Amino acid sequence: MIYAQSSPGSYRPSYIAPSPKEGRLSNQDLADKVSLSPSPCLRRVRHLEELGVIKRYVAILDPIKVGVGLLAYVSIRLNKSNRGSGTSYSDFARDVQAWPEVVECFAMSGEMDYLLRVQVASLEQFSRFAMDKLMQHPSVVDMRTSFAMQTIKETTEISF
Amino acid sequence: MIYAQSSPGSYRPSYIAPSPKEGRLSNQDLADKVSLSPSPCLRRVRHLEELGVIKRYVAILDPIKVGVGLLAYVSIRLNKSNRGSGTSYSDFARDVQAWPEVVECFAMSGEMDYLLRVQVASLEQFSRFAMDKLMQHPSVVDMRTSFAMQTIKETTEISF
DNA sequence: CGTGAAACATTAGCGGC
DNA sequence: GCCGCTAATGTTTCACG
Repeated sequence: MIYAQSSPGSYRPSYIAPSPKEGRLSNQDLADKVSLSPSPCLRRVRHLEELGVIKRYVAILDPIKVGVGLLAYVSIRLNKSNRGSGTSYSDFARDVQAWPEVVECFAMSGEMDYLLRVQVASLEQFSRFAMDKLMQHPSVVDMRTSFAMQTIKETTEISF
Repeated sequence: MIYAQSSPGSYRPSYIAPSPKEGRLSNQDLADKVSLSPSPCLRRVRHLEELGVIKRYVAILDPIKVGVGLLAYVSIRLNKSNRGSGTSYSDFARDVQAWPEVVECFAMSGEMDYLLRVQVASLEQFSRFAMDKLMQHPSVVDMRTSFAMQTIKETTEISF
């Protein structure tokens, strides 16, 4: 996590440190790290939460241990016939929210329209998802899947 | 976050709830949610941490507010000439760790070898990254980039 | 921003099912 | 084995200087 400075209008970090419990640091420990006493430290954190700089706090689970060891990226092209009405795009966007297999979905530049990150237990479960949900969807006209065979790097840190 | 059941060997959740502060719930509140007293509740959480089911706790920041509002996915193909020695793959994997712009990197099935998730401030910063780091790299022979134009869904939740 | 005090939470040890 | 109690210690969160 990033501990923001007080400099108004800037969220450049004054201190960066990755560690398993960073997101659950006590306000007291955080105050020590940034050399501040607990009360202004808490006020700053609350402020960042209110501004939406901090969106939420989460626990990161091991996908394998939790039973979703297969990661796929799926590129999708949508039906353009009714582009004027905009239905394809919004229909698909709405339906994606309801599919738990899809953890991320972006509208992308390039040949494909959407990129989906799909997290499932097995190839079998992936194929059920692809056949029953994706390919059944009226807006989907093309689909290309790649599977992650190895994780080289995976972080939530932002550090420049 | 997922609160695991006591059933040995299974991490199927007994309770799922997304909310900004889930990852910072006090042990007391968590205990209430799962109808347990604080001490066994804490013991279970510690156990999940030791097993590695919970890998870490993080704060999720707003990429725009924190100055990395441009998201790109880059597919990369590596030099196969020295595949026998395995150098390309491991060299690239090592170097990726040092680039802060790359937040995720997977070895993928399909036409491309690696997929990179790149998070930067601007097109200009992206092009510096691509020119100076990616294309300069001796292992990289081909590269295809797509930019995220809109975020449809983005979650860290696992829920089946 | 920091201090202090009340309310609240964490955590180890122990007895019981 | 796993639960819940208790009690000491530590933390959060105010109002106020």
